[in-house]
Amino acid sequence: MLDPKLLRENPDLVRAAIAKKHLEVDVDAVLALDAAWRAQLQEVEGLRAAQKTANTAMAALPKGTPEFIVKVAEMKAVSAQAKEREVKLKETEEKLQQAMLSLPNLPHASVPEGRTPQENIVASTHGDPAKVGAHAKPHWEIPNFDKLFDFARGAKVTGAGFPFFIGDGAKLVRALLHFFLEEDGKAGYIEVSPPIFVNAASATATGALPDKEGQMYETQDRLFAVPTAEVPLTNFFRDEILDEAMLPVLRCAYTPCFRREAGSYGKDVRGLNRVHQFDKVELLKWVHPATSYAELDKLRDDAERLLQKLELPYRVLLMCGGDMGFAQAKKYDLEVWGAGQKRWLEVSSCSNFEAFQARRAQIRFRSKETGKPELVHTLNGSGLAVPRVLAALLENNLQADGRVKIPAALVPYFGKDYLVFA
RNA sequence: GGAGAGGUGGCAGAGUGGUCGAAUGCGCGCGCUUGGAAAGCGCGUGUAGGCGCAAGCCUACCGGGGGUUCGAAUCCCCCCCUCUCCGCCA
Repeated sequence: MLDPKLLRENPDLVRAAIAKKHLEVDVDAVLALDAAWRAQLQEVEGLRAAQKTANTAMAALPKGTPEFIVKVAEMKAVSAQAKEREVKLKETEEKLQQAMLSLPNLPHASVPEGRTPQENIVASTHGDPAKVGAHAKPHWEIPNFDKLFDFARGAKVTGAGFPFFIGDGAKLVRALLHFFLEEDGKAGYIEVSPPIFVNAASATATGALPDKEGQMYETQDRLFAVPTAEVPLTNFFRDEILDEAMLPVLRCAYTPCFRREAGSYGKDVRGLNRVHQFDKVELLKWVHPATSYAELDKLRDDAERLLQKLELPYRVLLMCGGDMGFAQAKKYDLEVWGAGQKRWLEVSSCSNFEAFQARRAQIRFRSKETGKPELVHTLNGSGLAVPRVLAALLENNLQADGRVKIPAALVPYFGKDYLVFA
């Protein structure tokens, strides 16, 4: 959510932001609602002030005196009016709240103009796609692929997109997660194992609700299976005021992630490219506003280092205004090269939300300078998501004999040099 | 899941339906005192919103939501959470 004062005082900034993100939002309608809300608020507060004054006077009066009885009658009318106006005020307030939630975060000045994924800027490329995967195939075409990654039985037991990981397949998932968590720990992130269901309030605070309601799995008591650890992690400090000295707070969490992905289809859903349940380690930062862009660069570097250590070619995209998402102020995507599919696969998305999430979740710190609470900036990124990293490893490192070479950094976690499809 | 007890400011803890945004204590900040410190004394110490150039004024908030009432921290209803006991359980 945006600062209501910013909207009031600088609506053109908001209009420019909406244009840069290529969204359609009627800013004037929001402004009109805000004006109406303020007028109604003043009216209600005036009535309440009158009530309070009268109540104080009545408290000093002996009950039952004619004077008292007259006052009661008089205040009955005021009370009725106040209640009626209050109902209207609440209605307006709710509409205003909804309208405010429809306003996207302001993209940072360094975010490139553009509407489509093609207009994202390739900020850097690491490793040479041409030099890997001499024997590459799309991972789902690797002989005996289904011995380690059993989609058919997963579909039988649960449904499409819920594969079984077996033998070296399961072991490689576990090795990757362990590797990610250890490396993230070395980079300063405290490991957290959060609940993997969240309530509606938490889902709302990060923006998963209401916009993505249909994309989450929901239980009978309105808990949501987390689509990412970002949700429970960000909510950890919801409605809290932190010590400035605590900042920055760095945390990482492994969770399975659940996404319904209703309506998705086509080639990008083949194999491990898109599944309904997958494992991911998420990186989270709560930082002082003055440092958030430096922290974003570091966060991205932390995620990149994992790919470097796995010796996977990847590129970094700086997302353009139209492709970066509603809540982000700036976002980088990390894409790993899948030599078999001959395409880039997104494995991490590193974003600075500035105060957008923090305002919605009311996460603040007490400023040493002013002594007053201020909103923190929140950032997050994957570090990393398993299935596509796995896909790239399988494709890029496939040997002529059908085995998959395990990168040196992962060998201590995997326990051997090659994965075997048997 | 069943029975009971409880949720009040940073913490502890009071609060006959009417100057209660809330006593008191602790903590914290500033000042006095001191060679310095402690003790002591004095003053101050929540959050959010609206109005105002500002000083400031106003409103809301006692787990959450509704209700009764001229007036609710206080009475009624629903929900959530914590604790104790019982049941069930990896």
